[in-house]
Amino acid sequence: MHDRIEITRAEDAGAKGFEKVFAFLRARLLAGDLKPGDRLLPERELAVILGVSRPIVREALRALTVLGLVEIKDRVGTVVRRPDVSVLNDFFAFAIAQATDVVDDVMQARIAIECQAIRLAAARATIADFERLGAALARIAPTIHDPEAGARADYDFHRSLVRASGSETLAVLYDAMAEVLMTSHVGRRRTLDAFGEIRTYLIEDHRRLFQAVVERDPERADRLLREHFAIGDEFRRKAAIGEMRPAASA
Amino acid sequence: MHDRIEITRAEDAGAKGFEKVFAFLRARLLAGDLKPGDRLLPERELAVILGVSRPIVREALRALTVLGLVEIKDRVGTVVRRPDVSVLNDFFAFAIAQATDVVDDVMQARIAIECQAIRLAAARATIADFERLGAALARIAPTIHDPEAGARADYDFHRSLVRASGSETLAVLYDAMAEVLMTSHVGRRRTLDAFGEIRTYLIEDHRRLFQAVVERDPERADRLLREHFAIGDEFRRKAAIGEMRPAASA
DNA sequence: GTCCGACCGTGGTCAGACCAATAAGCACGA
DNA sequence: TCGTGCTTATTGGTCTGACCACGGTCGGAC
Repeated sequence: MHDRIEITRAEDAGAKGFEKVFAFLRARLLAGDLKPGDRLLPERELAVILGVSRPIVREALRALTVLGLVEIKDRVGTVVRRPDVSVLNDFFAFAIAQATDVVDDVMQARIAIECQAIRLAAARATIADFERLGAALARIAPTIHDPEAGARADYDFHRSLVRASGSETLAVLYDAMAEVLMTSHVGRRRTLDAFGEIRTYLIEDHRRLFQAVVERDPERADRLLREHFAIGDEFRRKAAIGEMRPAASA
Repeated sequence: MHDRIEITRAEDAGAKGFEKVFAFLRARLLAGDLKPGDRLLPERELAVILGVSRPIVREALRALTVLGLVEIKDRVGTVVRRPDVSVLNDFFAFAIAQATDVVDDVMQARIAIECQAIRLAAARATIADFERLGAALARIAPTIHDPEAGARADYDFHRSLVRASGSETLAVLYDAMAEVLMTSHVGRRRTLDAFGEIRTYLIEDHRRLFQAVVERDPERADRLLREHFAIGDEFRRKAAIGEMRPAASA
């Protein structure tokens, strides 16, 4: 059952056309009195009320749609939704398409977020968080020779850390980079699988991180995580310059 | 003089209407062969080529516009632009409009980003960075009784830290929260101005941070910055529960 | 009371028209 | 030949009106 939201007065912002409609709807959404699930007036009504043609209303609604703020349902109407983090995924995808050598830089953001998250997790994690982390940890060893599944397992472990932080903002930012991070995880797992020396690193390091969180030691957790990243970087460096020997056949 | 980009073949994605056009343009942008400044074909041509009506093309272009990916110039055409970080500001503004008590959580992201940034700054800052930081530092004392200007000065100092990190990604994320952070800075400066005990904190703490960066000590810089945030939180807590005395009249 | 058909409402899209404004091209005059 | 003025073409901005698809609701008939 939808609540129909009465939009009764056009705001006079000196704008007209698309800008007027977009600003009007944006203001309503920002005012916070439209809640997810609320349905806006039909396009034809909005057009009359705002004194514009229907295609202009549609342009504005489309714009809000790609921002993840509303959803246009065919033959139903336009429904307010929670801000959709996948918008940010697109943003980063586009930014990266236009840049060079950004992946390493995104790693800085990853480090920033995860190190803060693990501090918070050590302070705030719930039993459910520990269970999630434990389950993710258990998936690391069996996937040691499968870069795709292994990347998934790695990502899940780290994402569980962020979740255990209890910080929605950190989670949003982390999820915004999900695709980039997954690509990075796959690449790293491929590199590590090609060289056999580092299985203990992967399994033991993740276990140590888990332990630090469980033992509620934010400083140690942060430090171990930074070391975890630094060791990963070192392996990558060695692989790049040929200091590592390929694994004997598995 | 614009480069006209020939879009010669519609991708068959099984979609139609808006989705078809949006996906097509999105793919072209993601392919990375459209550069900022490039001009897309006129709307009428795109409509013919893609076999849709012009309002549908417009909807798709509008969508790309609000994502900051292109700019529709009246009577000129649609021009590719660099991804615009202000999109993210809107995202956070909307997210906050729909949530309660998010500002404190955004602070976690701020801490994450700045602490990583100051580590990188201590390692990477250039002379120009030091000059920017120094100039921002010099603006803190004279604005001590002016919450608006003071907030600006505070923000500038911290933004300079992020810039000195040399990490574009950290800068993007930080700028995404610029409006939220400015609001937070204003509020903090107002609170601190109402209570006079903390002028030394503001001026001296920022100076210490600057010093740690100049002396290229990432660990100390990180620690001092965390303490800086913790002290700010403590002042806020005391103000909230009435433990601080209002300042004698200035 | 149940089922079926018709109608209404809503978004999705199309076609065609008009407007505004700038830039480019052409013609004419000095 | 060059400069100026006028006209035309181009492009986005918007409007109007029409049609389509389809789901939901209501009313009527059995």
